Amino acid sequence: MGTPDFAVPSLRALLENGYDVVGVFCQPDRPKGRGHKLAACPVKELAVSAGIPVFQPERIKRAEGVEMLKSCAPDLCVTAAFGQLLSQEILDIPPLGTINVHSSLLPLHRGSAPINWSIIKGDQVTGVTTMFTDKGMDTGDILLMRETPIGEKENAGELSDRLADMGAQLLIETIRELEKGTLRRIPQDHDKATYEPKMDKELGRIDWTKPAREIDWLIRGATPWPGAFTTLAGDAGEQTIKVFELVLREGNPAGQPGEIVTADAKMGLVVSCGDCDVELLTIQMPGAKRMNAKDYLRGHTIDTGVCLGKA
RNA sequence: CGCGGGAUGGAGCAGUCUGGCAGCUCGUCGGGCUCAUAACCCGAAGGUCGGAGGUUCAAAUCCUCCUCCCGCAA
Repeated sequence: MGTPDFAVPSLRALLENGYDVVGVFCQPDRPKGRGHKLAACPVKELAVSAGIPVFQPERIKRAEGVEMLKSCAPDLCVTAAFGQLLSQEILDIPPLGTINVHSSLLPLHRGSAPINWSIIKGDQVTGVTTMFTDKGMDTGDILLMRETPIGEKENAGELSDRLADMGAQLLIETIRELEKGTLRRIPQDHDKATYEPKMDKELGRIDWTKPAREIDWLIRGATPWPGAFTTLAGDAGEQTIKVFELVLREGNPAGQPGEIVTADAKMGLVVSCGDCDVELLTIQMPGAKRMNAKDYLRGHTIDTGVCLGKA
């Protein structure tokens, strides 16, 4: 059971290691893209090409979904970013239980966006955890765990790709140990648990009064989705500027938080924030593609002195 | 039929409404100046204006169709 790109390596690993995948569950196709076309999720695409039956119940907890799962008669269920909570009725179906691949070091960062949040919170280290799923939100007993450092400039998309591969490996190791009977389950220390909500557009809004370091965390944690952004008031109204990459400038800020202190094709786009200035390296204006800020300034003018993020 | 923006030398753009010399800010190459350069001066190369068809004396510009890219929304 899984839906997005993160779950794909795990499914592929199960197939490549010879496990008999009797069925794949993922979210129903949703209208997506520029038209309003129905698009299959990445997991479904792989499952279809591998000739595995695909089930896409609107709510797996309902009778319809339960029947679908029973019809597969699985020995074991595996979940990875499925996107739906499982009921006890569902969990009782596979005799061996349900294993979840979670992209954080539990009990930290429970919830549906652990990768984003680990970066936004400024963690140095993260990882993947396999666990027995229970009824709660990422509260089940821990099985195996693997750590990895977060790169200085790594964003959520890049980290997700790495963790997806690590998670797939760890999943296979977990199942192997389950087969050998050497698997140990470790209850989570619930007092140390942290939970964050799923990512939302508004979470990407940059608060220029914060320290540059935290802004950098936010940008990397929100990239590529939902994207960190700020606003610029202009003649044509308010424009949304997405920010993908910045570098810190030494010294005290040259202006008010959010103030554009430099906007020049040679010197770059420099903005003040809470504790120093930062240069915005990669930005994206409405309707335009993502581009280097200096490139943008070759063909456009941005006034200095105005403040970003002021409506 | 969800809404919208775009494709013009290597990069980013203007020019399109109102058809009439291919332009701007850079970059690149060569030369000069300077203790020095994100500086300045001189010079040069580099474009089938996304593609096809049509209208016209004349199309980047007007008409028709196509391809590709992107923002919103999900």
